[in-house]
Amino acid sequence: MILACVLVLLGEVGYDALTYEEVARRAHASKATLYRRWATKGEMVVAAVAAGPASAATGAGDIDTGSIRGDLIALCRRLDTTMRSADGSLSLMLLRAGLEDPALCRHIEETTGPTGAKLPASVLDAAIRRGELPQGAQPFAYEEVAGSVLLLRRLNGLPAGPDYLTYLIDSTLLPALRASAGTDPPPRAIFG
Amino acid sequence: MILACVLVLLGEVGYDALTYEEVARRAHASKATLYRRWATKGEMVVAAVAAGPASAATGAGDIDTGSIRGDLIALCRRLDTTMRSADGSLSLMLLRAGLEDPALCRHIEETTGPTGAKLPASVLDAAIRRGELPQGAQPFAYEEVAGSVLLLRRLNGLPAGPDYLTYLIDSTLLPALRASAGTDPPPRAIFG
Amino acid sequence: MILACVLVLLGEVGYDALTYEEVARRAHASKATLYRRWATKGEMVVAAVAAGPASAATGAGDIDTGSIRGDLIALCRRLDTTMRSADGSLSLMLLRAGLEDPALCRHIEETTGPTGAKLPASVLDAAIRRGELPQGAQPFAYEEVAGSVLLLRRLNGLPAGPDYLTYLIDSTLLPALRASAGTDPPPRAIFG
Amino acid sequence: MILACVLVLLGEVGYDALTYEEVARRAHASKATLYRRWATKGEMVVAAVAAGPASAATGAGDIDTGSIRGDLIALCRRLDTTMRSADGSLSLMLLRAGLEDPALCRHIEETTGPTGAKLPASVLDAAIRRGELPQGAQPFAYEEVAGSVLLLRRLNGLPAGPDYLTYLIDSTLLPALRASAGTDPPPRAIFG
DNA sequence: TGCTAAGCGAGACGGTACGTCCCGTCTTTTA
DNA sequence: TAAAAGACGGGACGTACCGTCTCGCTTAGCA
Repeated sequence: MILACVLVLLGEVGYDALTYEEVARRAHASKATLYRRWATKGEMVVAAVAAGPASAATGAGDIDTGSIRGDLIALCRRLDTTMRSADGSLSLMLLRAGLEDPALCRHIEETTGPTGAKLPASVLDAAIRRGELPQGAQPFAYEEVAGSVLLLRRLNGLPAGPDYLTYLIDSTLLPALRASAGTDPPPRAIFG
Repeated sequence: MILACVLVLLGEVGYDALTYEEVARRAHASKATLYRRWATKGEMVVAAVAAGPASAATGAGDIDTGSIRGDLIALCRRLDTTMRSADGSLSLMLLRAGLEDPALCRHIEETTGPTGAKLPASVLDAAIRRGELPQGAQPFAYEEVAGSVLLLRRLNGLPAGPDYLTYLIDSTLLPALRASAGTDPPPRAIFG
Repeated sequence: MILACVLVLLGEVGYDALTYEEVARRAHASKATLYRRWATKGEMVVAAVAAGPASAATGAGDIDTGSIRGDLIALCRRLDTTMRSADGSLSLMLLRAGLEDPALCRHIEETTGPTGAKLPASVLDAAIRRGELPQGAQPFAYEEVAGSVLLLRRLNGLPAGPDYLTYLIDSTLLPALRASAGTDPPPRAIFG
Repeated sequence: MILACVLVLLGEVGYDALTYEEVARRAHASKATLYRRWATKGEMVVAAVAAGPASAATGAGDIDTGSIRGDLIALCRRLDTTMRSADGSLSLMLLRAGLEDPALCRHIEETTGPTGAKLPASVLDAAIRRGELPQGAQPFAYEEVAGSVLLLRRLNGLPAGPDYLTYLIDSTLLPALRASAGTDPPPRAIFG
C-alpha cells in the first residue's frame, strides 16, 4: 500500500525530506499515479496519516493520585511523553510543516487515545467531590492552556521539567480551574 | 549586503522557498561564499534576522484602559496583530522552520518593541494600585500563557476573536494573575 | 538535436572547454538528460562526431601526376591539408583528448572521403604499370608511416614543408614501397 | 620545492586533474605565488618537468645482437617500454595536453637516456661494418618513423606486438635505412 | 470469448537547486 | 616587504527531485 510507505518514510526522514520520488520507489508505484491521487505532498501525507492505524490507545490507565494537583502533574507528564512519542513527533512534524487540516487534527485526536491533552472527566469529578474544585469547573484552563504551553515549549526546544510544571500548575492552572464556571469557549484544535 | 537580500527574499517567498542560489544571485555573491559563512540555510536566516534593523518599535503607545481586564484585552489584540504582521510572520516562519535559536529570540524580543507579548510594568503596577491584583503579582500567567495560546491558535489556523479572548482572560489569565505571588519560573523564549 | 550542438560547440571552443552546462543551454536540454545518455564528456563527443554528417567527401579528385613520387607528394599535401581542416582538427582534438574509440575512427575513416591517408589503388596500380613499383607492392609504408609521421609533427607543432616531405618520401616511403611485397600488417587506426 | 610537488602530482593524477589549488596546498605555497611565477598550468608543468631530475639513464646497456634486424627489434622494444614507463607516460601526457615546448622536448631527450628513440651510432656503425647498411646510412628512417609510428599506436591504444614490429622493420625501416644516403632532414622533436 | 479502453509501472524529459571544487583576483596577516 | 593564507565572484561539476509527458502492459468491462 502506498500510504503505508508514506508513513514509514515520514518516520524515517521526516516531512521535509520526504519526496514523491522515494515514495514511488518504495511503493513500486509511478510518480504519475501519486500525482493523480494527491496534488501536493501535504495532501499525500495527510491522507497517509489519516489512513494510518488507530495507533492503539497507548496503554495508560486512569489517573487518580488523590489530589487534583497530583493528577495535573501526572497529566502534564503524560502529555509531554505523548509529544515525544512517535505519534506526537509526527503531529509536531505536521504542525511545523504548516499543515492545518481540521480532519487530520480530529483524526489524531480520535485515534491517539489518552494523550494527556484532555482533562478526564473522572479527574475533574474526583476533584469536585473532594472539594478542590467548585461545581461546574471547566477543563478549558487545562486543555487549552497546558496543551499550548507545553507544545510550544517543545517546538521551541525549551525544557518542561518538574519545576516548570509545578510552577505552571500552581500559578496558573489551578487558580484558573478553581475560578472556572463560565461558558464553553471555542473548541481546541491540535492535541485535544 | 548579503543578509539584507536574505531578509528581502524571506519576505518575498518565505523560508521554505528561500534558496542559496537566489540569495547568491541577488547579492551578487558566490554560493561558495554563502556556504563558507553559513553552513545551513537556518544559520543564514538566523544571522539575517539577527542582523536585521531593530524594526522600529511598531508605534503603539502605552496601554491604560482603566481596568486590568481592558488592558489585557488590548494587549492580546496587540499581540495578535503583531503575530499577523511582517515581524510576527517572520517569527512564525522561523518557528515553523524549526529554528530554535535563543539569541535570535532575544533579539526579536528586544528589537520588536511593544509586541503585546510582555505585560508592561505600568499595566501591572496600575492594576495593583487599583487593587485589582495583589501586591507581588507575576506577569508569567500572561506572558507565558497568552503568548503560547495565541501563537498556537495562529499556527493551527484557528480564530482568536473577541469572544475567545474574553473567555481566555476571564477564565484563565485573570484568576492566575490574581493568585500569582510566588517565585519566578524559567524564562520564556519566543515572543516574550 | 543535442549532438549537433555538441559539434558546433566543439568547433567553437574545442574539446577541453566544452561543458555539459553549455551543451544543455544550447540544446535546451537538461543536464540530467545529457548525463543519462552519456556518462562522460568523451562519450558524448564521440557520439556527436559519430552521428555527424558524412562531412561531404571534401572535393578532391583523383591524383595522377604521372609519377609515383609526384603522386606521393600530392597525397602528403592533401593529408596535411586534411589535418588542418575542420574535420582533421576535430580528429586531432579527439586524439589529444585521449579518446580512442575504434568505432569513431572507423566512422571518420569512412566519412571523410579522400583524405590523403589512404594510398588510392589507382595510384598504386599506375605506379606498378609504369614499373616504378613491383607487382604486389603494399600501401602500408605510406598509409601507416606517412600518416603517423605527419600527424605527430602536427601534434608537436613541427612544420612539414616541401623539403621535409620530399626527404620523407625519397628516404623512406619510396624505398619501403619498392621493397614491399609481403603480407598484410595489422590494420591502422586513426586517419587511415 | 614547489616544482617537485608539481611532478609528484603529475604522477598521481595526471595533467588534466592537476590544479593550482592542490599544488599550493602540497607546497604550502600561496596560489598568488604560483600565478606570479607561471601564468598557466602548462608553463608550470613544463617548468617542473624541465627542472626534474635527469631521470637517470634507465639502465639498459648497449645493443648488439649481431644483425641490424635484431638490433632494430631490440630498439623498438626498448622504445615501447620507455613509452609505457613513468617518463614515457609523462611525455605522452604532455603531448596529449598539447604542450609543444621545444626546450622541454630537448630536455626530455637529453635526460631520458637510451630510450630506444635514437638509433645509437654503435648500432649503425656495426651494421655498416657488417655490410648490412651502406656507407653514409642515415638514422632518420628509424628515429623519425619508428618513433612516430609506435607513439601514435600507443596514443591510439593499438598494439605493437612482435608481429607488427617485424613487419614494420622488414617492410619499411630496413629498406629505408638501406636506401638512405642523402642529407639530413629537419630535426625530430619528441622522443628523439 | 474477443476488443477496447482505462489505469498503471516505468522512466525520459526540461528545469532548478543542491553542495563541492577550482578558477584567477584580491586583501589581510604573519614573519 | 614579500610570502602564506585564504576570502571573494564566478561558474562547472555531478546528483536529486520537481511536475509533466509518453510509452507499453495489464486487466477490466462491454460486446
